[in-house]
Amino acid sequence: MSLKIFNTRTRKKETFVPVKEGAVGMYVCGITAYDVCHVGHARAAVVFDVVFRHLKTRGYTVTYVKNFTDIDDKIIDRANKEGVGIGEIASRYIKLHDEDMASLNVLTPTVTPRATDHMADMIALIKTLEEKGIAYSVEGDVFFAVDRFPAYGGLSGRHLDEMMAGARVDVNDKKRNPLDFVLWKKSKEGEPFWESPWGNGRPGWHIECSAMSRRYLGETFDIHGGGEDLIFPHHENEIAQSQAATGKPPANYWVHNGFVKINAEKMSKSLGNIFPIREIVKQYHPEVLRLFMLQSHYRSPVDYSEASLTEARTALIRCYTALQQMKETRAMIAEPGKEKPTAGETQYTNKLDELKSKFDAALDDDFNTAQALGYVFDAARLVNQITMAEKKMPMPAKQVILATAADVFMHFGNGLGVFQSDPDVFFQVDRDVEVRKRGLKAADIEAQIEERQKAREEKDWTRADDIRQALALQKVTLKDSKGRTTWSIE
RNA sequence: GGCGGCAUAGCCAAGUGGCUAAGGCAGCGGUCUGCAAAACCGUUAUUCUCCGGUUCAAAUCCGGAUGCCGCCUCCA
Repeated sequence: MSLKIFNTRTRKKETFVPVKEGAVGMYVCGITAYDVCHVGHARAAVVFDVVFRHLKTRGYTVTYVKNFTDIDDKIIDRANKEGVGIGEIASRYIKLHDEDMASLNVLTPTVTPRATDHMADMIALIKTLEEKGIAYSVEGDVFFAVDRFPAYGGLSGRHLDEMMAGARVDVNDKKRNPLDFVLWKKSKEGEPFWESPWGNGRPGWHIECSAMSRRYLGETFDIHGGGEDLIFPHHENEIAQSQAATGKPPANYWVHNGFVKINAEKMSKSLGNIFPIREIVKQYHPEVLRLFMLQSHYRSPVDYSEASLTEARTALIRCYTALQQMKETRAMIAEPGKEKPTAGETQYTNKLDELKSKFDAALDDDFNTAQALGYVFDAARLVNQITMAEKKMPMPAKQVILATAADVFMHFGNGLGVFQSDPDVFFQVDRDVEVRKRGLKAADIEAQIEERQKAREEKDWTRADDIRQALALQKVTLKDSKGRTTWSIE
């Protein structure tokens, strides 16, 4: 089974063939560090995290580069507003970004370069373009001449003349063509600047990625990713810059993730519907957000809402319930596994192995996490059957099967970046979050449970049920098992 | 105006030419339980927005209609 990736450039699923056998170079556009990351950033991060994880699962040595834009108008604005330097703003939001990513089980990329550390690379690249007559400078600004690059528009499927008709382009007298874009921007009074052959200024946004990807991954690498909004102009311009300079396309596969909408509306500052990651994870266990996004294909839009997060939470609880059952059942079994599995056992282990293969095949097919999750839920059901329903199964046999199941779930979890928590810890965190969200007091709840327990021991079922009903009104659900009562929030 | 995408059950969502149209949530019936919860079993789309066409065969390909969405301006 070979890996297939949908390539934005060709708009087709293609069989993945890396430039260098066994290795993959991947570049993903990271954030501009001027504010906290929101749910949209979370999606892009999770999507490419899954790509990163799956490529590793498939045995590739992956060099994953995700940059930070730490010089930009928005950063300067913010720095001016707060009266601090741009370095302080960038460092602050990069730190918060890293925390948010860690909370979502997003693996740290191999290299996380900052634009301001690569000024020399950018200036050199612009110089090359200027020498080739593709870039031109006007009074300290340097522009890329789009009509000098015939392939311009190849990624986004646009033609220069058609774009002119749309005419929503930047008005700038210095440009020869309104679609020309800035490579180097002359600094205004009081703005941070770097020295260059064109005078003091700062790099344009697009050139950063061309310079950094080339620095770490070479002239042509395998995968370039980002949000779908970056297709035009950002990635189009990156291709133009890199290819005009080197004569080679910078990347072979262009991968773009779909957007997160909020209650069917576009997320935007004006609508006031921006959800920071750090706010969401106060309301839901971080893996809930992750599972929510993984349930849809990465190229489809997803609609963020309370209801969909709640659904994802219930689904995640389903998985963790199976994992907890598995853990407890295995802990009960002292005997070591039998050496020769019987036919009854191989029936289960074969099924588990099959689900594992199907899971990998789903991810091989353009990272189809939704389909892969289908197999995860099938496996969860199977685990529940083994731990609960198959009571007659001899313990050593269960031991063998559940060991296999544990391995399979470990594989699922590593591939998708979920199930990274111990089940007991997961339920504790989930309950803490819910209790806080609803303004409940754990101690009060536990006192009532204790009172109910006494009633139950006296077989005063009416009293016990009254207490349970009172708790149910507060969305507290009780679960009576041997010797103890546990509780959770509905 | 240009470019592109989407439309599958009550809701979310896979599936892109041929086995019974995944899975999750919600619902209903049952098993288990003092009763519950969870879990398990069964059940919920003769059909994939509509109309034509291609084909032995279409949710899947082609044409058209309708509706929704994104990009073209900073944006994951």
